[in-house]
Amino acid sequence: MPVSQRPDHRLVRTDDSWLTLPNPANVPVEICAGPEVPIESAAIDELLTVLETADTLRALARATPGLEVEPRIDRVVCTPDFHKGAGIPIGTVLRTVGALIPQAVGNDINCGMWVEATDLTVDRLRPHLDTLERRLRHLFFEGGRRIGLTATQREGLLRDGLPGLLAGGVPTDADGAWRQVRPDDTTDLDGRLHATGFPVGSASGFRDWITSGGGTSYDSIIGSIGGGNHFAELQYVSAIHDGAAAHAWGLAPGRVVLMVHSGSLSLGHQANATGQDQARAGWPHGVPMPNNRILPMLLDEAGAPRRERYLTAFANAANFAIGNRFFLAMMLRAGLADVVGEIGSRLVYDAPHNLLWPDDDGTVVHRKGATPAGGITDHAHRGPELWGEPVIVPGSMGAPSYLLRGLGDTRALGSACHGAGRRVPRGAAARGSDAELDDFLREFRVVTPLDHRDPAIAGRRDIVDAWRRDLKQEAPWAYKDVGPVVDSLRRADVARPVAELQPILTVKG
DNA sequence: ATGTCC
Repeated sequence: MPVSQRPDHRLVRTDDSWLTLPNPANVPVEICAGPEVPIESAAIDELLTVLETADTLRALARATPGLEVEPRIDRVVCTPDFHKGAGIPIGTVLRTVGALIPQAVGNDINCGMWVEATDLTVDRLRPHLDTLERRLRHLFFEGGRRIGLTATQREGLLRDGLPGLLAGGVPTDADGAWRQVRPDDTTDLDGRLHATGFPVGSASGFRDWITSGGGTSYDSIIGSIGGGNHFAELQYVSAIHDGAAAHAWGLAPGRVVLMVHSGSLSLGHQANATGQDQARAGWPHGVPMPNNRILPMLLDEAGAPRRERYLTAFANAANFAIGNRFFLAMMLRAGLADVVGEIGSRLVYDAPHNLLWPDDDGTVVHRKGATPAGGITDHAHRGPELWGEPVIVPGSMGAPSYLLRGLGDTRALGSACHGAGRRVPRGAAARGSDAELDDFLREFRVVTPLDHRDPAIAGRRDIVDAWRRDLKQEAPWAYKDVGPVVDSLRRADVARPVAELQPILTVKG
């Protein structure tokens, strides 16, 4: 069993909601998790490795004269879905002073959750699910996928997000499916990355993204979901825990909700690679590269041009992700409209969970697999945030998702979890039982690019086996129970549950 | 997380 149910002996429980991790670097590290949430030992190992970056920052500072502030890792918070990732655990919030760490955002820059509340009821939709399934397979995988962008649309999107894209005209494909775009769809959404707030580096720059190597260039198309745990899903409101907030967000029992989990596809990876290349190129002579291979960048004057290169690529990838999530939600909406007629819908929130949040006080909050959970006073000028920042916690495939309202808890660095958290590593999950997967697929609608019931496909054992391996990695049993995870947030006063959402149909990339 | 095609 890869997950220990016993508390890791290196962790010290402070109360019912929090653990601390004493460490040689003396960085304050706290983990928000109730006693019933399993904590992966490998994730603690990884976190201790990350803390060696505190030494890296000291070595960089010694080699860089004239710094105004002492660069350091100020504080680390882990969310209840915390688990081992690539270099830095997923579910890590890391606040720095005088430095930024590209890897603490992760590869999939501005991966996030889109939630939209419709005025359609699940009862009205149920009789049409077979038709809808066929329609969505067409929209996502046969027709609408890979909607080409003109050079103007592409540059507009990368520079300025959704408004930039639409300024270049609405993208169309042979289906003409994107008739669904309406200007008022974006009313509650900035649709672009906020100015980064760094002295240099802006959200409106544009990197030359021309990709080489013959692979698909995702900067010139829109409408792909991506792989792994990414999805586009139809759900319905199955329970309300906070009537006033739910009402304000347009959620009522039985209402259909659109949820999208997607990121910046290959763009984020390229931007992160740019960050690491720039950090390496600007590395001071005489400072050894760290063993943990985490390369921070100091926020000094001399590093400005290199930082700007990273932040421009970062902003382009982030803007792409927002525009792509908008399109994926629109494709769901278009499918619904095709089977039940026009429906009304309203954005609840677009919540990023892999991003940088610089502050005026010189600190930079890095979230990797953690979502902001600001309180009412933080953003009271915006509609949904009058009730606290919406926190979207997707369940694993087939499991319910939660909507919560953030309380702006400072101990948690205003952060909540972005899912239930993986329990079984990908490799082990892929080796799981076929029968269990088949049982699951019989009772749950999953739309994938491959229709395994198609007789032409069903005979191809190699193809179907590969498809099964991918799906098993995202099966419910590969993830922690979302209930105790969400309950940890509630008990810690990080966020309060507003509504529960039950899946109806999931589209997987 | 990323990619891919039957």
